[in-house]
Amino acid sequence: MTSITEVARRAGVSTATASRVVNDVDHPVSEATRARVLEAAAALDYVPNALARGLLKRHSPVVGVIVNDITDPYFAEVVRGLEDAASPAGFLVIICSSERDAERESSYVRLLRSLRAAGVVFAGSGRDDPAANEAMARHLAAMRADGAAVVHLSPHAFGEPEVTVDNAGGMVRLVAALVGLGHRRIAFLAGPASLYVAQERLAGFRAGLAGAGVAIDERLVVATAFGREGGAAGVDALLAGDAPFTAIACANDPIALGALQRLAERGIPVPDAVSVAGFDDVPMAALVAPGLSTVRLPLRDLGRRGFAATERLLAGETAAPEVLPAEVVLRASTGAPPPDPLPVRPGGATPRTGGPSR
Amino acid sequence: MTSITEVARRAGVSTATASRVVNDVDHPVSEATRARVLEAAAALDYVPNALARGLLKRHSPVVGVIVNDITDPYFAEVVRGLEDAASPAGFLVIICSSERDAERESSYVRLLRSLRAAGVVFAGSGRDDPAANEAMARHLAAMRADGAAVVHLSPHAFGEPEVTVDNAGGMVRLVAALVGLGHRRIAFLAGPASLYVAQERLAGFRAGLAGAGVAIDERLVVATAFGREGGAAGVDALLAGDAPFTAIACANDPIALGALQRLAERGIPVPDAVSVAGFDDVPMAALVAPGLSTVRLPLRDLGRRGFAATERLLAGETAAPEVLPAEVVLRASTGAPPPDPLPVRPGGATPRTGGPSR
DNA sequence: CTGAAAGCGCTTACAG
DNA sequence: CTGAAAGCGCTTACAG
Repeated sequence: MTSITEVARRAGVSTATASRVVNDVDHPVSEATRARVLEAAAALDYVPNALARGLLKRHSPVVGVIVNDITDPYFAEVVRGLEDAASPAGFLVIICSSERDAERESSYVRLLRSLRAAGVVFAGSGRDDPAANEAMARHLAAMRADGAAVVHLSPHAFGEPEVTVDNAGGMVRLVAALVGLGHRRIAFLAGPASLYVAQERLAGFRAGLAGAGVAIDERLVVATAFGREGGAAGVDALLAGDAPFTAIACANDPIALGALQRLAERGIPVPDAVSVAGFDDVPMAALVAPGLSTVRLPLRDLGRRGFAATERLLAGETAAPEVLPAEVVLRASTGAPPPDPLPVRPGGATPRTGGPSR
Repeated sequence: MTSITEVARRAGVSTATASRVVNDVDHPVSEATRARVLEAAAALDYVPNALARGLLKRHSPVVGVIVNDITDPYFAEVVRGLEDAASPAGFLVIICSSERDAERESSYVRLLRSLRAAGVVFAGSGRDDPAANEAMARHLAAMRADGAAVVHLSPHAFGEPEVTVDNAGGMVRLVAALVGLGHRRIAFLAGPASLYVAQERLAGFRAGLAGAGVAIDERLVVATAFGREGGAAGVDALLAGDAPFTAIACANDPIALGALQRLAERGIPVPDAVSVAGFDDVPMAALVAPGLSTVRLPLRDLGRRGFAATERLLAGETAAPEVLPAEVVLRASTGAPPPDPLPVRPGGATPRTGGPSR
């Protein structure tokens, strides 16, 4: 690779002048000199060394993004938005699939620090895990002290996220839509209790029910994994329980997709016997049959704004928290409640309505 | 951030010694000295500066991966495999969604060169585009000359890919499976003719038919876009044509998914009226109804081996081309041919079999 | 308008 | 076993 020294020599100027020209810096350079340098750079296929530049500037033109798993469409969308904003600004995006594992997350952040990344964006939710959070806090403090940007796109252990989506509000409106269809006994497959985003969505579920004046039956709130297997297990649990329900709201789309699949396996028609709704609006939601009712999140925009927040932080500005809207999308998986709620008892009767205190 | 100078000072040694210890280099260091350096590094939260190191070594510990679009599940899988292999080796993965645009691709590769990436992996197929290929060839020659690795995971303009999947063979076996079900009039939604991977799959389609002794009807081979919209348009074209068919093979899963959707919209039952098969086995293929018959590609493994090839190239070894197997997966979207092939004419009759020369 | 020189943080031949 | 010093490729105050 040719260096600026060679460009300077070919143009017959100092490296200082060559540097000023190729970086288009605000410093007077005669037109003739400028032209000679540009000609030399082009002739030598000069590509500046970002490593040398970064060594001086303390940062490299890259931002890392920590996701659970890049094959999860939720994160792929966010990363794409981030990339679309970063690349015109000359920043490259480093993908870090942590599987929500504290070790992996920490090892990625260390690698990012070592590369002197200009920023790190946490796309996914934090967990209620004091030990892991404390270790991460040290890393992040060091990055910030060094002038790097730290951006969160989901709720996490320390303060407000710089940019996020309206998880609670979206869930409130989804519950309102189900109540509007006539549902009163709505189950909730809640995801993992330790994940902050799941907590927000559960809070939205409770608030939605309260707002509609519907009492909550705690037996219908079941903690699950955050994937399809969680939805299948959740359906099994609800069906094995004795609390009646006519609809299932889920903390995210994979859970809902798993629920749909298990209901189909058990021969329970959706939405005739039970309505199902998800959250996120991943591409698959529109393609399954019946189409999944869900809450659409502006994920690509979330990524774009995440990079904008990174740039603001880098410029020393303070980023006011942004909350992006979440919109209910009704498809074929939701409808009016059936005359008899699930679960069906062996005798054919459905269990009586009743609270956990009964 | 603390530098090695500070670590050395705290340990009371030279930076040379400190460097040898923290890098665990093969050079004798007394145990006592080693312990002091390690203690100092830990106390100061020392994270080596990969920029400074890279400046010396000519490369940074990153590899770029050029994909069409990271939100496409095909590429997300490959990238995940690449990442899983790269990260234990201390390499970070930079994601570059080029949208198969020569400008974007070139601008990403320039950024990668500027960062002195140790390697660039082209995950997607090359195009038959002489101008773009020539410009890219210059970039890649420069990278190789500088000792960086260049790896292709799909057919491209210059020579064999270092690692790839058996596109033609997989398609041959898929066609054989359709013929085994009784199909003789098989349509092919071929993707874009300029994309090398589409060319390979089309070649496999022809070879599969020839191998089964079935004559090809060129009217049934239709060029399409590589996404769902291509599948929908392809179905419309076949239905508007006058060549009978009982099955539709597609150059990839998105095309097949689009075909399925359009057939459903037009009230044509699958597989009763027509069988449909895809290629890739993206996660969605198993979840749609009916489940999509397709060809499974070991995409994660492709990514992993792509990184292994990168490491070999970096070590100065020459990577012998690898071709990974492709396996037919039959689901519910394929079955026996119907008594009357599509398309149905207004009068209810199907057009007669006949070649384009008629 | 132009350039000489210092210095970012590291590694490594070389000397001892 | 240890260290002094050069040099990777850049940018930028400083001097002219």
